[in-house]
Amino acid sequence: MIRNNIEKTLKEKIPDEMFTQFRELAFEKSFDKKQFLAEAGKSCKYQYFIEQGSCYSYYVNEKGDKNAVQFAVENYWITDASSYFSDKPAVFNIETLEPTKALLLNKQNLNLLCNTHPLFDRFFRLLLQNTLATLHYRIAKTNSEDADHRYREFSTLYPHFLQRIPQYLIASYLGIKPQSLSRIRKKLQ
Amino acid sequence: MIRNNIEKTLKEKIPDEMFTQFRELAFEKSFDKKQFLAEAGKSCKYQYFIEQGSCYSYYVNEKGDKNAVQFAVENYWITDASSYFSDKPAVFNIETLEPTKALLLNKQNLNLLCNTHPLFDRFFRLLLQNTLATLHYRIAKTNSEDADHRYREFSTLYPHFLQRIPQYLIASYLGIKPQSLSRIRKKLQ
DNA sequence: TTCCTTTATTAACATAGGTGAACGGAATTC
DNA sequence: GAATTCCGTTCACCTATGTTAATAAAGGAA
Repeated sequence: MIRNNIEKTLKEKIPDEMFTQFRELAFEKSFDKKQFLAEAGKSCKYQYFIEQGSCYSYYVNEKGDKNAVQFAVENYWITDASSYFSDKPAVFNIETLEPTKALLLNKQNLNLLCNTHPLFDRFFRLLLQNTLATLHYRIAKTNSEDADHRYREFSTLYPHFLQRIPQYLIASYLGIKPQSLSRIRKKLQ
Repeated sequence: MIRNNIEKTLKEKIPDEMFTQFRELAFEKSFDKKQFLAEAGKSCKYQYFIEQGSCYSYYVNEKGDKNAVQFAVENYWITDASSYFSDKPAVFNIETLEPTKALLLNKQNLNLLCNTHPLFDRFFRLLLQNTLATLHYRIAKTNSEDADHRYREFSTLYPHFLQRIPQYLIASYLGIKPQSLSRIRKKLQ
């Protein structure tokens, strides 16, 4: 699965030994439901590739509201970027929604991979670039479209999330309250 | 100025010849007010470092509303990431707000720099990572705080923008209408 | 099973922010 | 420098979304 993810992002096949090296440096770990992969205030040491299960990152503001920032199911990467890359305390929590199996890549091993294989370097750069493009677009949409529009776009872009992610989290991802999402969904059918 | 920007991001001094190489590969260009550095639908060939003046990137939705995504004044980098990095048509326009002087770096020269100097590689990776962290945080805030709070945070984080960027653009950056920003500003004094 | 907690829905009411219009002052254009 | 367009402000009114509360269904724990 991870091999497929790398090759799809790179748009080319990778040699077997390159893949073997990856598997030696990325550890597999299992988590129960509601376990934390990262906690705000603490250091987030890993970049996670989800093999099974699902999780989400969220921000808790001063008022104590949880705000979903990203969802990750099978074949998604997730981390707290500012903590992982810059060794600052994490801004977000990352919490599993189900029992989850993930590959953990720490920064030292990331560097090892990037230094041995230009293709790894390119892969992780692409990951960053793709995420960046997605976020820019999401900001623009969040600021310019109403909740109804945003929900419909979300449903088209991520139909697989609709099945697995609780609605109150989708609502917070969209920047609205669960009651408002209910209202919108009712109007749509 | 650009040298300072690179060293500040890297948190270390760079050798003279490295800087010389950069200046040979990044072209300086001047723009009038209201000129486009990138246009939605077209390819965005450059990453721009603003030496003088200011510009902003914005998204135009189906209704024709302009939505400011990023501002850039002196010492800021700006580009349409998905177009520049992945050779897709640009999603955003980038337009000058004043007569502007910028350094233009195309992708070929970016690669040249990164391949000759690991420090350049690191610098541009850091740029990406920092932008990513900022955007994640901005999404979380946009979704969880009201306009008043967002405006006050914007004023604290970017006081220099308040002087130079027209209010109707700041409003659209914050996801509200100019009238609402006026209302908020009035309430604040 | 039974109990308890979490999630989704609905409704009545409250409010932040949108809309359209009008006005004055800058800034641009000719 | 007169004419015109653009920008910021204000106002009255409107609408989308928030709030509070009640209910029911679903899911976990014992």
